[in-house]
Amino acid sequence: MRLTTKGRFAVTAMIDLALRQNNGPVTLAAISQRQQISLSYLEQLFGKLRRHELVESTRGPGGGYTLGRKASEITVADIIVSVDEPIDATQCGGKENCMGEGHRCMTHELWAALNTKMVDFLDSVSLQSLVDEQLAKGVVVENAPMIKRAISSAPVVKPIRVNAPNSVFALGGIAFSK
Amino acid sequence: MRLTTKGRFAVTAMIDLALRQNNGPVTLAAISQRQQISLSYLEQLFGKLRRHELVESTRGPGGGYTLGRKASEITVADIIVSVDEPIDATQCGGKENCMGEGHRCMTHELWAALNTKMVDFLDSVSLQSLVDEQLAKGVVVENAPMIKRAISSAPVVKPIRVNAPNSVFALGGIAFSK
DNA sequence: CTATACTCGACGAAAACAGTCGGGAAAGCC
DNA sequence: GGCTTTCCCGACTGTTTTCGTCGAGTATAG
Repeated sequence: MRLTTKGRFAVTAMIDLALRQNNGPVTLAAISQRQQISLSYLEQLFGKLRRHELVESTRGPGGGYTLGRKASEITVADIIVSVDEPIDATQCGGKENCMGEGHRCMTHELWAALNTKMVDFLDSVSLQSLVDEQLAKGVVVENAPMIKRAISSAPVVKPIRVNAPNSVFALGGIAFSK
Repeated sequence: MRLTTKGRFAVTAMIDLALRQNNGPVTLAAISQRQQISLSYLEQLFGKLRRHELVESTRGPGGGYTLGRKASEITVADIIVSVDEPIDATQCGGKENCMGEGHRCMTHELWAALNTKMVDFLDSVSLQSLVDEQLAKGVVVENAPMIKRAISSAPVVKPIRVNAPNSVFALGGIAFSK
């Protein structure tokens, strides 16, 4: 289990998707614009997510991606292992007795244990919980067709434009300073 | 917060150190042999750990490293951020309003939140707890008190081939099958 | 038929990672 | 003082990963 910006992108994109998929399939182009991730890179990531059945795709006009199962049944760990692939955490690569005498290296047991803890933790965080967190923070999803406004007594929706139509940022050229 | 083999090496080395430091300072050479991590690489890592005051160094014969504070007061997060350095997790690089309208990008808040969870978790795991775990698993710390030269009866020193051209798993280095 | 959107593979620059090397510098011991 | 041990540090190198581009292709709706 490795944790890099790659996994971050994937988690971010998945949240964006989860936030909006009840409007129907969400296109990568839309996610790309909202989250400032290059389209091609998203394609790579979603290819892996799809092969791990975390998302489903619909082709053609009006198509896009939807979650492969309920957001509450997708964990952060699912997403990260999908895009970061295999990773044999233990350095001795193979199995047992990586140091001569029948006792395997301490590192083996050790990192396996820590790794397990990490995975357990990330596995305890569901996509749904992250979505809820975002909603609680006031992120507004534009043009939700159905209800969702159960809490109309809540403070009036701040007109945050999540996606300014023709906003200024250059689409092609955005390179992150690192 | 990034999680790679680099951090793993650091954590592993710190546990080795914590396990044995009551015999006096522990040399990198010893850690290198026990944990199969290259000496030069350890030097790099411990340079960082020292600058973050997680360890203290003693030069000269009989010298080595000791913990900068009690193992129970060092967390895995401490170690990892020490060696993995800066990492601005948010892709917008700078501060606020990375998207025009005064509201910062969702990614910013989002990953910051997830990141916080991660750090909180890793911060809840103390070096001491990992040490205890190792001891509980029966890891034997050979008590070689002072004498260093007189260990002619010591287990055979394996000829570590740092650079084995053909082997899949180089011993001195770390080779991942991927 | 055409526009939309996913699918796939190859390619490539830049960074990070993993490790090496060689020269120093402090500290203890003879 | 000289010698050894050990940390200290910067520069260097090769591989992998990250991030992204490009182009061709397939399925689908209208």
